[in-house]
Amino acid sequence: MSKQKLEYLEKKGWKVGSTQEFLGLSEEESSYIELKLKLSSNIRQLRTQKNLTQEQLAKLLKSSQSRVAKLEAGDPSVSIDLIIRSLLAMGTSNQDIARTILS
Amino acid sequence: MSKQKLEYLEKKGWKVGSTQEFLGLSEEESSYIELKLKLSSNIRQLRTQKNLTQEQLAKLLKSSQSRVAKLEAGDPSVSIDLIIRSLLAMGTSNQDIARTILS
DNA sequence: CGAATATATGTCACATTTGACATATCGTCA
DNA sequence: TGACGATATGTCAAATGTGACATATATTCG
Repeated sequence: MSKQKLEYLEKKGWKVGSTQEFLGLSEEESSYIELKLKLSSNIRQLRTQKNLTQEQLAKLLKSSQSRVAKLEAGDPSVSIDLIIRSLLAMGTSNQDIARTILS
Repeated sequence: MSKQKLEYLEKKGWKVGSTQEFLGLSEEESSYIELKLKLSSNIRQLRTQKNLTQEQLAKLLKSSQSRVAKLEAGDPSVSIDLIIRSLLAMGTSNQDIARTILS
């Protein structure tokens, strides 16, 4: 089972806890994915709250609509770095980020 | 003033608050650097707590001593991704990571 | 002091991430 | 239904991150 496949499954709503053993994920890997998904879904939440389209947000981030879509999906091709930079660009504080991770 | 220079200064103990205006940092940039430095110094803290050398930690992370040194220094060439993966590999939980960000 | 061990710094080939583009799919409204 | 705006997916060249190595500098201890 590839990492991409597994991140795909996660994205589709599988609970980490329930798939972890099945997929043979290490504690470390599942924590990493969990973190990424929490942060990326926070991006979508903020964007919709602000009534922005992905296109508009992309402009703000000096990126592209397609990358924003991947950002929000927690796509394997996006780094936590980019997710965090994007959150900060949207006015999120470090405290807010910590809260998201705790959520 | 380059980003590298500024991250260098930060590392050497400059307070973000005091240099921000001087260096012309945006809120976003300084938050990002602050986050990175908090997390990376946490790596050193954990490593020394466990009485590991950088060499030993490098082996655990399947990396090299020099990269561990850069990790701990918050070097501009290391990503938050790598820092977080390293923390997780050392047994840190997402909760612990959130706490570090809040600290 | 000098040897040994640990950490820092510089460099580079290779790997991964990125913005951009094309195109497909979805959702809504007439 | 079909047209339109929004979002998703696939691809790729360029940008950035990575492990590894060499080597410099600290630190510890006799």
